[in-house]
Amino acid sequence: MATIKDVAIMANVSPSTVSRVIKGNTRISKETTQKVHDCMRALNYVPNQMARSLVTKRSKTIGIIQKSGGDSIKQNPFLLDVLTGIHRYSDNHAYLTIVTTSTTEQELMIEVQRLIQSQYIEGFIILYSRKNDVIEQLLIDKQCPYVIVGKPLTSEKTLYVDNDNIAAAEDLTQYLVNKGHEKILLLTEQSDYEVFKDRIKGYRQVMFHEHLTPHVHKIDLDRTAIKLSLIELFKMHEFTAIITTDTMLNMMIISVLYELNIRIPEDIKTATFNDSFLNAYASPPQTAVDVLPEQLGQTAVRLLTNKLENVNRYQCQNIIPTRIVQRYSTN
DNA sequence: CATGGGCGTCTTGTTGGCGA
DNA sequence: TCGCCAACAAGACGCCCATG
Repeated sequence: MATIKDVAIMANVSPSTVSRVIKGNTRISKETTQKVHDCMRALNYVPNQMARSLVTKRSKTIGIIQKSGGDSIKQNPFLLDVLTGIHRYSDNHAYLTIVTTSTTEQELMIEVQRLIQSQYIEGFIILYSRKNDVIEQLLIDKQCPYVIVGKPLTSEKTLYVDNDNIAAAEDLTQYLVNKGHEKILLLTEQSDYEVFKDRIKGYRQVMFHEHLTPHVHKIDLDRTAIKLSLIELFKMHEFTAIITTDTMLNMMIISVLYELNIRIPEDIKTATFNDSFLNAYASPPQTAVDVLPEQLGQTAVRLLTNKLENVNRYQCQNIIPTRIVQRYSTN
């Protein structure tokens, strides 16, 4: 890897001159500036961020904390789309990102502690929200700047970006009710994340408002468990539609329904949240609520970098709109 | 001989001050 | 006006010397 010294030697100037050219200092002549730029290109020179941070006291590095868990969480397209938004904004503003990869809660805690101790991470983005989260408390205790992608719970000052998940769930439930469905089942995963609580709340509100009986069932992300649960649920009720609170769960549900010879949309309608390519290419294509994950990611970085740089460059919209993408599964 | 403390050097990039 | 020197940042590492 070429250093500023290598560029200086090649350009026949001192390292400080190269540094000033990089910083766009006007006191360097046009000829020298051009020469230095040519040499940087020829050597594929990229400034060493570690060395730069020694002087500037800034690493321009953001830590992304995702939920602990296995592949079904890490490979969730919603998460990948949020990360795409984060990386897109970070790249454009010369920020680097580090994403946690821990599988268990305990590992995640240790991983985040290490990131804080390294003193190299300027701020964090937490890609979930839930009550009494130890990771968020750790960031508060260590006075690390952070942004939540989800509902703020700890203080009014918490920086966050979120969808109105209650309203989104109301919209989706109402959409099915308007299509004549009265027996709608809501399936959600076993967890205490705020996003799912809000989606259940929105569903319940519409069901109560329409004088219909809500059916909320929490389910493990395990094929056998899902199959047994569905068999039991279908014995007791004749559901005509199922809403799932996340696409990954929905994928498992439609696969199990296929195995049980229950046809979509002929026998039952299905709809879910967090639209992605998976819903478009599912068999049959799934109706889903698009929560604009890339916009969530971009806004999260924007909020964080604005805080880190003590600027109020842009007016940030904290609530990202949602829309229902209608597909064959609810025809 | 093993251990530990203290000091110097090195890493890379930035910047104030100064000479040409 | 231009470009260089030297100091500086935080931490790793090596070397030397004193102590037990």
